[in-house]
Amino acid sequence: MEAARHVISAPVYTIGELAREFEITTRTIRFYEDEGLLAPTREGRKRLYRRRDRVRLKLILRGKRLGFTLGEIRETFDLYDQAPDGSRQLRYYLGVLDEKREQLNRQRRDLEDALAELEQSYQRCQELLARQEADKSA
Amino acid sequence: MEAARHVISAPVYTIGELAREFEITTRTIRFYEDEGLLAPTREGRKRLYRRRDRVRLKLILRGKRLGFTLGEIRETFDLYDQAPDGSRQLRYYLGVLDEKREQLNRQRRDLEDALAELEQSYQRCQELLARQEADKSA
DNA sequence: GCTTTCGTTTACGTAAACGTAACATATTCA
DNA sequence: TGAATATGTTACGTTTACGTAAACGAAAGC
Repeated sequence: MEAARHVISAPVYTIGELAREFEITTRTIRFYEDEGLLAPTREGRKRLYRRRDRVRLKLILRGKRLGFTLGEIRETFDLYDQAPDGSRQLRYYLGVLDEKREQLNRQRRDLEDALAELEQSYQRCQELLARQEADKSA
Repeated sequence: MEAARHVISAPVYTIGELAREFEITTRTIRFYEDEGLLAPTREGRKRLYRRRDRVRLKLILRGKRLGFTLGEIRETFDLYDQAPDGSRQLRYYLGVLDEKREQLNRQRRDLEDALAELEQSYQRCQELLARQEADKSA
């Protein structure tokens, strides 16, 4: 019973299903496999993707939206896959996470600055428009 | 007097100064010019960069950190440079800004998700380390 | 006067992230 | 059963964002 929970990794996807769901090409998915980002099982020659693979694909795409390269994304995967054991490893791991957090925080600051500036020009734009409408009706 | 304010665009930078300040190569700066992202004035053959150019360079680098391509960055510059006049233009402009905001907001969500997950594994990691230290002293 | 230093142009090279083409199986639906 | 559809492999092409090298001019320090 205990074991069965892990054995049942029920939902399985074909490459085409994933491609449609995430609106990417099958070529792209295979490319990610070549790059070591995905490792689907095989049934004969066909690739079978399970929950874990789907999650990974999601993470890849999110990472890309955030501007990370596939190499950087793979590094984080490798990190997660290692499951560090020694306390030396753990400390190293914590350091890497710190750096990653720094990077993400900086990106957040950049993002908020950009959003603030966008709001400003949005407002200016609206005011201009309002003035034009007023002129028109006058 | 009024006019003088605009004439005085005092601080002027050489390409090397900007390169050092932003920790990029002069090659990169010239490349941005080729791509139509910068337009420094010339003194003979030498490029002279002023405040406006410096601001632009800053925006380029921020855009890159956020994962935008140079093409996307140029588009926003072009948008800002146009200074829309007709109300038709203004409406279009507002639409573009809306899309941009949507994109940035989505990116912010992605970013916050990533940060939250990072915090989680950071904590798990710390707990593991604490346990190891406890074992060691036992 | 000579050599760094900074700048210029032109040209070719490269890594990343796929797109596209070509061709071979395999299944499925009418 | 024939055509359409999905999948596979291999290979070459393309765009982006620069790096690198060659070859030169002008100014600055010794």
